[in-house]
Amino acid sequence: MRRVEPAAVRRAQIIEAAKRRFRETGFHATTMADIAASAGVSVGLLYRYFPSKEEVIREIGEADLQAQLLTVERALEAHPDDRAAALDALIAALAELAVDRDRTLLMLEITAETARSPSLTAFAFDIERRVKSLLEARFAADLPQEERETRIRMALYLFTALGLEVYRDPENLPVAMLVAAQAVRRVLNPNLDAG
Amino acid sequence: MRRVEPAAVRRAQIIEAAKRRFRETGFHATTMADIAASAGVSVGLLYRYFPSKEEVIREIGEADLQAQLLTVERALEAHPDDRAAALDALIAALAELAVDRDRTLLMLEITAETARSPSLTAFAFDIERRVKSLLEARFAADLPQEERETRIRMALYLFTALGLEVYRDPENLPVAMLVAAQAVRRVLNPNLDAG
Amino acid sequence: MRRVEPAAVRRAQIIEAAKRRFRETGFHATTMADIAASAGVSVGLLYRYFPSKEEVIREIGEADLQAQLLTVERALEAHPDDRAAALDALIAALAELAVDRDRTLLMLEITAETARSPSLTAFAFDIERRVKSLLEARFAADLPQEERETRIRMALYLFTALGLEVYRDPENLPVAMLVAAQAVRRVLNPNLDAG
Amino acid sequence: MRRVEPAAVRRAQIIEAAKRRFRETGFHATTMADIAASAGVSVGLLYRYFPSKEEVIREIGEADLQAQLLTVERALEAHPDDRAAALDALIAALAELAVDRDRTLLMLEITAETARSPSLTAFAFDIERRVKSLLEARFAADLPQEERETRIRMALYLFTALGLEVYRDPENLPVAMLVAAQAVRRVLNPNLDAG
DNA sequence: AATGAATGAGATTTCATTCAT
DNA sequence: CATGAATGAAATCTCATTCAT
Repeated sequence: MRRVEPAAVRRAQIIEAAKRRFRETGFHATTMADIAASAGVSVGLLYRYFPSKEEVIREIGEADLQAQLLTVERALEAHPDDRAAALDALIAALAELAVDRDRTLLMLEITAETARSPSLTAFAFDIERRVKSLLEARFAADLPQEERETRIRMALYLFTALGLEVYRDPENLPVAMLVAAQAVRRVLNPNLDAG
Repeated sequence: MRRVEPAAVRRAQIIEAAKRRFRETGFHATTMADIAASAGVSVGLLYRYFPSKEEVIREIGEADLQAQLLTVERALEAHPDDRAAALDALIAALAELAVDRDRTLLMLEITAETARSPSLTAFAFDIERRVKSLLEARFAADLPQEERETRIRMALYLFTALGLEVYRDPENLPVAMLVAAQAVRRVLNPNLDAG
Repeated sequence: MRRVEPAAVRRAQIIEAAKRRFRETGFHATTMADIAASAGVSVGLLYRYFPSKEEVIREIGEADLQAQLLTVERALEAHPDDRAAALDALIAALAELAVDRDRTLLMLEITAETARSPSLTAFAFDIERRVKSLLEARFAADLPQEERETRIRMALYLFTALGLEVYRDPENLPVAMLVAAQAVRRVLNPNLDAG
Repeated sequence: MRRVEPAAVRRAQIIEAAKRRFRETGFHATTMADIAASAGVSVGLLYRYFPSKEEVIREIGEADLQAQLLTVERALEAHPDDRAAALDALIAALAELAVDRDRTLLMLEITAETARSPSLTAFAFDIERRVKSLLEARFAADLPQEERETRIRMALYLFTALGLEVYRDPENLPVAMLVAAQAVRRVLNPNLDAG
């Protein structure tokens, strides 16, 4: 007896399966048949939900970027009046994303793919811009314009680096996190830094 | 009448062609025929020099890692007695690697590929270990053991992050480099940092 | 609230939609989903009315052949006592069919398909036989048996040729029609032709 | 032991196999695997010679049109000084093409396909124009301009129709040919026609 | 050593048809 | 009667690799 899932559930089911396989095998070594089997559906059905493999990749990439934005928003909104607490929350949240090796692997594949997918590139730029705006408004409003961007940018890429580090050597997670947190705190906290 | 190139030259020709194509199309979208055409040799000849596509990828990855190690070694050796100058040289050298977008793109592909190639993974670990040893000996010898590794590690992945940052938005190169240099200097030079 | 159409109307709707799509995309490039969408019904419903795509094609083919027969019958019946007028009417009617490019395109697809569909082939033979009988009785009754068939056949295929000509180059329609009419008239009118 | 054929031989081998299968199964029902098997080569090799199935179809279509032109040219050149003999040769040659059922089936498929392949359409127009020029120069030079084109056109599509007729009912070949020849002769030979 | 024609397994994608609801 | 999600076989096309010459 075939169980009919609502469309949204099916989409999610497929996306989850695709992410699982992409992580294990990479974008290009993963076949649509793999994804279908992993999702427990037929190959044909995949194509009812996604017009092409390319599109599956793009959707996963976009969802990942959206998740980043959401993570930042939530961390900041949780402490509207306490800058220090907001900073702690932000660091914790971004670190959590960064230390997720599966996510990092996916991010690497996506970044590489981005080079060849203009629409994904555009989307990534947009998300990045919005994340930076949020952070600038909260942590760098009192700095000179030029300095603002520099600090925010640096903070963000510290997390990228953290992700790469943990991805390459998961055993170093504790140390790496400590270092990253320390560095970010210094960058976003004007009191501690005169440099 | 074609001049018969020595084997080493041929290998280099092929590797260069492969890198070119990998950058432009990515590992998986690049065919052996592409590489052969790009290198100006026949497909058959390609297989005389490399037993498989996999092997071409691995060799490129290893060469890149070797180059990193060499870069660090040279920077340090150039200033055996002047720590500050050595640090400047190191930063300049690693930054130069990092801001090479072609290299970064290749690195992304390689990192993603690494997940599936145990031998490349092992090689990468080895190189990284040696780079860290060099840096620890030179810049962290006087720090407490525990802090040593942390600082070195942090310095290194700041360069990785710089690469990603510049890759994603080349226009930011000047700002990104400044930020990175500042951060690295602070991390590796305990005198400048009281935090 | 959708009005439930009588079955015959539904069938007609579907057939019309199918013809439209077949013309635009050809038999094989047209999908059952296309037809369903074009007819404003669901795929499932399509299969209530036609057991297979094959069957849709056959029905359209047969309807076209039937229409030809009907066209000839009507033209002849309209002028039961006036041979010249009947000839004029026949020419006008067949020419009208022939210059309908949509119909010709469909006819080409059908003819090609016929080669693979025995039942359609049989039907086509039957219709053709009946059309020829009608024409022979009316226009060639006074000729020797052998001559009869020859002339009728020739008249008919002049119209086929007319259809192809107009299909291939619609701009030539006026000239082509003139030539065809002249030729047919000569063939079917013994007074004008001494052979 | 693999036998290496010169490229041209291979192409021809593939084209012949494709024509064979297209005739038997039609364009769309014929698969690339069918063609490959029929040509005794692998599917992969097919794609070394033709970039797509579409292209195989187009090449066959163009070759057929070229053959038509060549046929006409040869018939006319064989009798440069004898108009009546040239006409006889022309009729014989075109009739021979027309009564080749395989060719007609192919022509049907091609004509239907033409509707969707602009480059083939253009080619067909060009060939047709050249054929008409040849015939006008030879058989209609002394006719009033307006009548020229009409008569030539009519002669040509009589052969097309002959092809269809014979295709549909091969048994009629003798009668059909007689009728066609008679009609064409009358059309192209003003002396025999006072109408 | 060098070529590139040839292979064939496998990838993406399509679509007629079915059937639970 | 009606829907359209689901199937899965099959089609087109690609490409790493081999090997006769």
